Amino acid sequence: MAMVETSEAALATLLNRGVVDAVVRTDLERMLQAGKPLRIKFGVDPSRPDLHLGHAVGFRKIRQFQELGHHVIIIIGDWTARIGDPSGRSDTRQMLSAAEVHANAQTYLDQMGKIVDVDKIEVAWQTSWFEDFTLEDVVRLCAKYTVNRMLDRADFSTRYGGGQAVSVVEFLYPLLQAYDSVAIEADVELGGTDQYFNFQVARDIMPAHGLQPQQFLTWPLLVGTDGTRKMSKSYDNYVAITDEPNDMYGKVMSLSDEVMRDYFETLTDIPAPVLDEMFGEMEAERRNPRDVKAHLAREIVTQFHDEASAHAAEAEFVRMFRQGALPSDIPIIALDDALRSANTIVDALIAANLAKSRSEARRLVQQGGVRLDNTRITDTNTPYTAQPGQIFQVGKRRFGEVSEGS
RNA sequence: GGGUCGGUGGGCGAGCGGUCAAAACCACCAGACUGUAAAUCUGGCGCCGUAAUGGCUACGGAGGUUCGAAUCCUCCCCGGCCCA
Repeated sequence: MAMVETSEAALATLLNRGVVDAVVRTDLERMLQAGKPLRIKFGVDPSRPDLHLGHAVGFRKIRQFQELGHHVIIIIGDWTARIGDPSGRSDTRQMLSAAEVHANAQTYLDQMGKIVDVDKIEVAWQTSWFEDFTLEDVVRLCAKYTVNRMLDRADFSTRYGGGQAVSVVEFLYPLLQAYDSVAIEADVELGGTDQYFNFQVARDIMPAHGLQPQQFLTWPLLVGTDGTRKMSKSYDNYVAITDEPNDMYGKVMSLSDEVMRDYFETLTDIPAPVLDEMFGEMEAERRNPRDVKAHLAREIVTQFHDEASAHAAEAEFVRMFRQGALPSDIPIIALDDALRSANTIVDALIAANLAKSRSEARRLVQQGGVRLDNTRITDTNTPYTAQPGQIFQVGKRRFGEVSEGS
């Protein structure tokens, strides 16, 4: 049996840093101190495999459990993914084919592998216990829970009270998810704070199956780069786990200052006292917030890539945005027939794919956003002759160098 | 099945016969500034095009009324709510 770490310091970090709730805290503590590997459950939704830093917050917590020697079991929600979204959004989900779910799950694990040791993880497919579920099983499961309890969930009660539809299926979802805990005999479940209710349902149901109720731990939902809404692909305020170093660095730099601290706490291992000092200096205006953010950006890029890439990304960022210099790596614009036949700057922007329509190209030029060989062009009728080596700049971030190559 | 309210630009949502390519807000793009791709400020944000108060296509779909429709009428499709 593997060794399990039980030191006070390690447990304190585990239970406090980047944690919203630990339920039931004292029980969980006792179990962690007992020195036996616990069965840690983490459910994965395989319908959306595009992961961002918000997910990474959870992965880091999962890794902490791994490092202490606990056994992590990932449940691929391949079955519940099909019965619809529980959170009341009306758009019904598309049914995914088994192959799609499989592919998504693999992508998910690959990305997760940047943080968690996936080799040590047990992967459990929900279908393996739900495919043989009978109507009788479903009814029995439902019998263990009450509508009253379901309505405890804020989302349900507000909608119900406000005369809005609450589908019966939505009641089923937490029950099925709770049953997962029964199926794998979870000791502890981990997830975002939005999962609180579902985890609680599992606690309620487990004793009826002869199990101890699971404990659980929730982490905060990371705020996105806009500084207000939670990080999500649909708000386009996310930093993807798979983003390239330069992109990742830049996106972190575009964070609102107010959320920096949250990022440090949930996405880095920098000890709290060090953070306190850093932010103290910043508030006393002895330290530039920009540099604090740069530190954060370096930390994050290092985690998902490596230290060298982080430094390179930083150097690049300084060049481009602080010094206004050209990037070191400029995309190539093919010197093709379309570009050759361009007679004005507007034609050229279209041919070079730097503008979607002539109207847009015009706008960019008129607003002073276009430079050719570092000379600003403001007249839309400026004649243009294609030549290799020309450098286009559109806005602050889009560049292109004309080249004979394919 | 009956009733009722609605379907408008990337989002939300105003407009309810001409002055509407369509308010406001958000998102997005550009410029200025800066401590950064932050904040703030300015401009832009259907397409084609200009010296332009120019042209074209658009307000769920198809027809119609009108000199003129996102706005009125008919039918159809889709959604919310209420009653059965």
